[in-house]
Amino acid sequence: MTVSWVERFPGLSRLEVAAQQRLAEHSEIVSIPENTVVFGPGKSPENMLFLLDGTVRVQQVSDTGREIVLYRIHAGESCVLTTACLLAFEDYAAEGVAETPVEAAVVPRAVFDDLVARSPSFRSFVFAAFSKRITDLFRMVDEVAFQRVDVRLAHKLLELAEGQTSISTTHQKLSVELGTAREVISRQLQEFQRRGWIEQARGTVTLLDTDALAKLAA
Amino acid sequence: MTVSWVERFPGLSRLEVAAQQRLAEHSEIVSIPENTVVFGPGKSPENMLFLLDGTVRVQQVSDTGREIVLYRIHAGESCVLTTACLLAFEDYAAEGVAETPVEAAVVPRAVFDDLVARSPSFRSFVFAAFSKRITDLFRMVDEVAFQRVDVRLAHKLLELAEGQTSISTTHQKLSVELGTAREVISRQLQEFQRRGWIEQARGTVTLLDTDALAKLAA
DNA sequence: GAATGTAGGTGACAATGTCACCGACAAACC
DNA sequence: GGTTTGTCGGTGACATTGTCACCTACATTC
Repeated sequence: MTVSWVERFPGLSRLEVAAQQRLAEHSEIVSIPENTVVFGPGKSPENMLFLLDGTVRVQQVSDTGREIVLYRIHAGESCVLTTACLLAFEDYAAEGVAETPVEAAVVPRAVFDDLVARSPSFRSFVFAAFSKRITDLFRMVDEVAFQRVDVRLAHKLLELAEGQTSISTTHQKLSVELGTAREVISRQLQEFQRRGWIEQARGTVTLLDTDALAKLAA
Repeated sequence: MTVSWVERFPGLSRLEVAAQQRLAEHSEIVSIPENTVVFGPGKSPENMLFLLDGTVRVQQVSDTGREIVLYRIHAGESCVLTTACLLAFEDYAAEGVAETPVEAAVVPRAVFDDLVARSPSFRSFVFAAFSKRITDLFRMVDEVAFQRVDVRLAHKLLELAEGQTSISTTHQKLSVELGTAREVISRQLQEFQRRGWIEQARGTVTLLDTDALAKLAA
């Protein structure tokens, strides 16, 4: 086995050589098909995942039946914290779903713990990941509590478009992104359309005036 | 110096003796007066705090001017994560305020890092703290996004009462607890009063029917 | 007693959430 | 072909929550 995925992994490439080898030797690459539930109620894995390709969406289902997307784990990031949390506090109602086909390196818990002990740079990788997640969640609370829906929707549309002009999604999915109701999204999109900022078709939204959307989002 | 605060600290009492000594030797006890800003924009400390007595309230000020209490750090817990986060991502608008007079042990960052490396039980203390915080924030997002204000207010009143029947607080402060507006709290409290569940006076709320409040909160 | 600041009340209105429907479209099936 | 079924999106009525502008009451200070 060559030094493998570890040296191509953004946060780990500057790791001590010994730690890199240990990771490479004690990990296994897995392929996960789209829409697989990676973790969730009743499915807390004993291992840590490092995403090599694809994205995992972490969302929460409220007991009222409504859902909200909390964040996404992208290639180059790790599920460590989420899995660690859900291991520690069993009863929790958040789940991770592979949003695309996913390639990931599986690292056993013991190896993970050992690396935290031995490698300062692995430690800072892990703590940085935790910190980023916590500040993201702070931001999330702020948005949900204080931001207007139209502003958040404009922001989300630009984010999902990723520079393209067309987005394949449904009103229902957008409502879960923002943790609101489908009807609210439908009305907001109608308003955006009325203003000539977007165009709609069944299952797609086309951005016509990204500047206007960006201005509203700011 | 005796083995000091460390063995009285819930999460650390089972620590290896060497680690306990190291903590005790390289820490310093400080007293912080009520209402001091412990950390916040423009005040990110280089050290980790372990709370021996008192509570620190962590809250966020939105750019809309509204505020929300994110969580509290109680005696026996540590500020590690929050400070770590705010160190890593400078620009953030959360702050920690001593809600009561606070006694805390100050541990330098380097000692902290060293202990994470050397002591397995210190590691699990730290990771458990991170995990609890993240699951709490998940819960927070859920509440803010999906729970009704009356339910959340009933819950908060019972929480703040701590078994007593009288709470010293203002409508303004309660609104910051829930991240809503003062007027909303005023109206809800009036409704609770109309139903005979509480009684109000300037600066205090008295719980008359905790069962009814608990039933609503559930 | 007057001035000041804080606590709380009120009504009108805007924004958002909820509910109960509806029709349009697309895939699957007969 | 026609029918059924499920998803997608639209709509109006209404409840809840947020915003704004203003008010009164109380306590402190001068």
